[in-house]
Amino acid sequence: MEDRCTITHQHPEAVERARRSLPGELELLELADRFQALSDPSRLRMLMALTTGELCVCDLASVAGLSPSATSHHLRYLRKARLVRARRHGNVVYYRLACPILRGLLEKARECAQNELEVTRVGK
Amino acid sequence: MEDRCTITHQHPEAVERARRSLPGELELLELADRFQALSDPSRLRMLMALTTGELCVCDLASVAGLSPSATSHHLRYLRKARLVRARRHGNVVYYRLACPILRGLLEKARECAQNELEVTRVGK
DNA sequence: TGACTATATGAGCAGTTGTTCATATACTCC
DNA sequence: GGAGTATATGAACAACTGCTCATATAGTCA
Repeated sequence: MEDRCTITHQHPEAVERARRSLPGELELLELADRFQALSDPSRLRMLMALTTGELCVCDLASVAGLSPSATSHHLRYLRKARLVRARRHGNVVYYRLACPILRGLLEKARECAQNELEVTRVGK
Repeated sequence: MEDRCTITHQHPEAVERARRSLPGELELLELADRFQALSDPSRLRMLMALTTGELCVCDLASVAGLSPSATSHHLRYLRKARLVRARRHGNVVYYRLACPILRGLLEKARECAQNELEVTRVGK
């Protein structure tokens, strides 16, 4: 049994249109990385907490319900994905969202999810 | 060495404010699931392709550069995350975005990523 | 019906993720 | 300097991801 479509392009013009709409490889990987950073409940909690303003690692650990170590690992992840920035003040490191658009993005995602949750509650 | 902040609340009022801003557990998990679905380059390609309109599995496989089997697995994933819906017409199954807000979300994410890519390119 | 096509699904496997524990670093205060 | 605190990092491990291969399902057409 051939595991390949015999007709590679079922709808060639639609495929071509779709292909043109895709971003470049670099932007795509950047996007996937960012979404991956957003895909863990603990990291999501931390980011949403940061939409209310700057917080130190200790605060974030408390909000997310994690150990300082786990929190720090997550923060490194978020730093690498360039979603947060750090600022050291003496002993304490404060984190903030790297980009103001992020707040809007999270807001939009919540809107979308709430919408979907409601639709399924009503019954498709 | 204690792996716990001795002062659990470095900034109690900020922690309290942050905590109040968090969504409920259910919404949070729904959000994380959705972001996870968006966190794979292949799935991202598929979803962005779908912003241009309905496509069948064959088309999506072609756009994403995947085997039909892998494509189908990804689509199941996306269906479970309620990001796409399917419609069968004869032998062929057509997929579309489940929610129009999704298109805006993807647009916003691209905007955010492009912005960041540019900032880092300029230097800062 | 039977041959064929498009799609879906389960098992299995290599690679990745999120956590904990132990330890390192950076800073403050004495 | 040395003790103490906040944060960071590396190793290790169980759980999960995304792929392929084999097979199942659902439809078409003769």
